[in-house]
Amino acid sequence: MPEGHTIHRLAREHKRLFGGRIVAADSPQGRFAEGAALITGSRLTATDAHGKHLFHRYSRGPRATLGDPWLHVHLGLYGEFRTGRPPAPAPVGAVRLRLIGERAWTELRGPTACEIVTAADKAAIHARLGPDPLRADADPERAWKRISASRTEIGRLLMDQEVLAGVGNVYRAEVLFRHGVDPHRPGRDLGHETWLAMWPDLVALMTEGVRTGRIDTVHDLHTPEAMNRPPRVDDHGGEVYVYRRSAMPCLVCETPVSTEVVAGRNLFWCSACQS
DNA sequence: ATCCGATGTCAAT
DNA sequence: TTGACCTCGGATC
Repeated sequence: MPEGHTIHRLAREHKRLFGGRIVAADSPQGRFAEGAALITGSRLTATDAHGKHLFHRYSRGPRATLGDPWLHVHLGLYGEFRTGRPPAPAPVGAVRLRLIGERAWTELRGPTACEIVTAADKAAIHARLGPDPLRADADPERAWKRISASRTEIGRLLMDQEVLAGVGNVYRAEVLFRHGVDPHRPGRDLGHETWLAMWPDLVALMTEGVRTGRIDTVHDLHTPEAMNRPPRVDDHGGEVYVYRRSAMPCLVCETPVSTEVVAGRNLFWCSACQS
C-alpha cells in the first residue's frame, strides 16, 4: 500500500475519524504495549504526514502542549492500517497497535516503525527528509539542487527520501515514463525544464492518489493498443504505464517493457519511449 | 505445507 | 551490495 499518497490519506482519515476525541489504545501483539498505554485515554489533537512518515499527536490536558508525545509510524514495505466502524472485532493476527474511538477503530500491522517520539525527534525527521510533493511547504528547488549536482542516476535519486520525500517504486517508474526520461540518466543531465515539468506532475498524480487511494497514471491514452486492450488494473489497484509490466508491450509504442533492479527495487521502463 | 514477493529502510559488509 | 526485519496472501507443490 504505502507510498506517500497512502500516508497522507491516512493522516487525513485518522484526523476525520479520531481527531479531537479520546481514544483507547492497546497492542494485541504486545510489541507496542508501552506506547499504547501512554496513548490510551488521551486525545488525538493533530495528525501530520511527511513523505512516508505518519504522525499523531496525543494530548492529555484540555489543550495541546509542546511536550505532548507524538506517535510516529512508518509502514515500510507491507505495513497496513485496517479501519472500521464500531464495534471493534477481536484482533486477529499480529496487531501492533489498535486504536478505538467512539466513531471508529483501526488496527496497525507490520510497520517498520511504530514508536512514541518527542516534538524534537519529529522535527529531526522532517529535517532529514526532502520536499514532499504533497506538502504545502515543499520547495521543489531543494530537490533540484540535489539532483542537478549529482552524477547518480535519476532512478536512484527519486527513491532517496532525503532528495524527495514520498515517491516510491510505482511513482518513480511512472513519472519517468511520463516524462520520457531514461532511469539511468544522471541527475545532473536531467535538465531544469524536465524537472519543472516532473514536479507539478508528481503533485497532481499524488494528490489524485490521496483522493482515490490508488495510483493511476494512465488517464487519456488513445493508441490502438491501448484502445483495444481490456482495462488493466495492477494488484496495487491502479492503472499504470510500466510498473510491473515487464516484457509486456509498452502502451504507447509496444516495445516490451524492460526491468532491472535499481536502488534495490524492481524498476520498469520503456527503452524506446524513455531516453 | 511451503515459498515467494510486496508501493521500504537500515545496518553490516 | 546484501541481509534482516516487519506480516500477509497468492502461487506452487
